Formats: sequence, C-alpha cells, structure tokens
Amino acid sequence: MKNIPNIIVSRLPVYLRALNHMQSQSQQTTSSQELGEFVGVSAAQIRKDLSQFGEFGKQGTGYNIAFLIKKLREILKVDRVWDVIVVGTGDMGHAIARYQGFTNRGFRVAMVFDNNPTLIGKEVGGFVIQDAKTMVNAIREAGIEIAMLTVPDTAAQEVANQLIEAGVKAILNYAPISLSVPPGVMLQYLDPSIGLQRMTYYLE
Amino acid sequence: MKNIPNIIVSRLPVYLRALNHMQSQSQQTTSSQELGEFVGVSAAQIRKDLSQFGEFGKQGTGYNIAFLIKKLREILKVDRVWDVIVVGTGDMGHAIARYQGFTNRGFRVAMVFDNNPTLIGKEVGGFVIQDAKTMVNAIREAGIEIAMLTVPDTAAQEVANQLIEAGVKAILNYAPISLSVPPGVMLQYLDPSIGLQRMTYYLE
DNA sequence: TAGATTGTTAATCGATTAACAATC
DNA sequence: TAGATTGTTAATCGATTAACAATC
Repeated sequence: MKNIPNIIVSRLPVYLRALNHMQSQSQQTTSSQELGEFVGVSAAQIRKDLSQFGEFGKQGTGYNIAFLIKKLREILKVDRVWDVIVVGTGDMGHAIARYQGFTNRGFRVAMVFDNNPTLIGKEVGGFVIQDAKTMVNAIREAGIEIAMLTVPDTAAQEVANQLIEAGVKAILNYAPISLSVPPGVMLQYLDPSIGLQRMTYYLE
Repeated sequence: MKNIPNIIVSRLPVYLRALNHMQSQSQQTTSSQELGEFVGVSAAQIRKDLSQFGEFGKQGTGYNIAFLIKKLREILKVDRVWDVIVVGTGDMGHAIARYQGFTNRGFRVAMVFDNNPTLIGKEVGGFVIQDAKTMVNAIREAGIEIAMLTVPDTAAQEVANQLIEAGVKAILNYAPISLSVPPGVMLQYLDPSIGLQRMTYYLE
C-alpha cells in the first residue's frame, strides 16, 4: 500500500470516534460536511483523507456510517482486540486497569505489573498485580506489542527499555517525560500538563 | 505580538518538559542539536521555533537551560499557577485530583465536582467533592478558566456547556467523545484509545 | 430530473529543512 | 584564534483548500 502521511493516519481515530458516536445516536449516514464540522476539520480534508484508502462514499448521499466504521476499523487494525499491559499501579495505572473505554475500540488490558512488593499479588480492576521482574518474560510469552506506562518519571525510561527488550512495539506513556526509543518502536504521550500548557498561551 | 502558528506553540511545552528534565540532571546548557534529539525534532526546527519569540541562545555555546526555561514559562504563561477544576470523580477524576505532576508546571487543582449524591461531601485527594449544581457559580466566583472533564461520555457535552457558561476558556477532555465548543474556548483531548489507535495502524 | 455530495486535480498555503553569515 | 552554534534566509517539501466533473 501507498505510504500514507502520519498526519492523516492520526486523524482517522478521531473520525472513527465521531462515527461511533453518530451510530450510537441511531444515525445511518453522514457527509464529509457533517463529519468535518463534528470533528473540526474541513469537508475537503475528510474526503481527501478517506480517499487515500478507497472510495467509501456515494455521490449525493454521503457515507454509510456502519460501512465507514467497518472500513476505518480495518484500516486502523482495530477490527481485532489487542492485548495491552499496564505497568505501574499508582492512581493512574489503577484508573486505566479499570477503564471501561477500551471496549469496542480494539484493546483489552491483559496484565498489570508493579515493582512494589506490597502491591504485588493484590488485585486491581480484576487483575492480579504481577511482579515487574517477571514482566519481560510474560510479555514475550504472550506476544504482547502494546504497553501503557504509568510508572514514576524516574523509572519511565528504564521500564520503557525493558518493554522494548520484551518486544513491545507501541508505548502509551503517561509519565511526564520524553522517552527515547529505537526506530520501529512507536510512542504516544498522554501528559495532562502538556495539554494544559498548549492552551494557557492563549489565555487572558 | 506576531501571530504564532499553533503548531509551534504546541511544541513549546514539550521543549519545556525536556529542559526541566535536563535541569533536574544538573545540566547547565544545551544546544538545538541536543534538545532536538531529545524531543525528536530537528535542530533547525528548535531554533526556528524559539526564534519566533526572541533570541535566547548564544552562538558557540547554545542555550542556558535555566534561562530558556524561564522564557518558555513566560511565553506559555505558566510562570504563574492556574487554578483548574476537575469535574467527575470516577477513577480518572480521582487520579487527576491526586496527581502530583502539576507541581511546577503551572497548575493546581482548586475544586472537584460530581453530581452523584453519594459522593458529594466525601473527600478525594484532599478536596471535598462539591455538588455539580453549584459548579457554575463556584467557577464564576473563583474566576476559573481551566477545567478537566472526566465525566461519562453521555454527560460530557452537557457539562462542557455548563463550563462554558461559567466562563471556562480551556477544557482538557478525558471523555472519549468530540465536544462542540464556541470560538474562544479551547479544547484538548486525552483519549487513551485514540493514542493507541494512532499506533496500531503501523503494527504487525 | 434536480439536487446533493463524492473523489480528485490543481492551486494555494504553510511548515520544514538546508545552508551560512554572524558571533560567542 | 579555531571551533561551535546561533538566528535567519531562501529553497524545498508537504499539507490543505478550492473547484468541479462525475454520478448517485
């Protein structure tokens, strides 16, 4: 397949989320105009983005929502369920382990790790907290490729290194710190302070 | 001041985070080369971005980290502490209310709200959970401009409307749903599934 | 059919990079 | 001084938008 710009790929999950919402409102079809307004991009961009992957609409009537959802899920490879692990069971790890929002979006928490002896063996969100020492082997054996990192920032790079050693290819990092990863390993950041600081510039 | 592209503004918090990290390692100076490698952008882009706001470096020696941190904090208006509110005290709201990572990054949780009668009056992270019915007035009286939204998706738009009515200008939305806000109100999303779906496209 | 809306092309716009004089 | 690195300009690259023929 053609090489698709990452900026386009990164918008598809947002389109998918909006379409799922429309579907939950029992809506059957939408247009590039409507979807664009909903997610805050131009209609032309919606059409251009989607056209990278095929022809999913009909002139005059727009897009069938169920069909477009199906296609986007295939494109994004979330027409399956990926096992993900959570490393770190502080408040944030706790919240993620119990998070219900992964359902129908392609992900399932499979295992939860911590290195704190007083937490290992305890339960969180239905998972037994496993010893971080056993993490690399457990990831390898389960063939897990995705990890969510909620350890303290001082430990984040070291844990990331272990994840990579274990074969993890995608890391969602909650620690407020830039991580260094080799080519072929992907990284996304979820740092609330960054989100807020992107807005304060415009305040007052 | 000149109109700065948002894409540049959005990178500044990442630079700032990296500089803070370097400083915590007792590093005194850095170069556009080094900082760029650290955060994953080109040295030219670092210099171009910073040059929008002034001349902060010295030829031959690079940037004084403490000085550049000071300047970036001023630019991003996080050389002060912003009061933010948390709406919704589920697991995620809980984690945010107790989050220590806002310290020194310009934010402080000031109030916490929920509409669940069994939670109102209880404590979370040292805050008494206040009745969401009193939220609009409380925000107005305190002059709060920033809110973090961790309510269920079905309630998110409605709560966002109340926040906007109360004068909130910046919303960090944890609910996995696109919100509609009027011009002048800023919005950032922290949806873990979106982050993960931006990576699965490239997996396997 | 008439109206609506797609997919695509070409034009525009904006962002990134390369290169280098200036200078610490 | 020699080496390093900035700030900035011009060139390149890439993304977005406008427009419209095609067609449902």
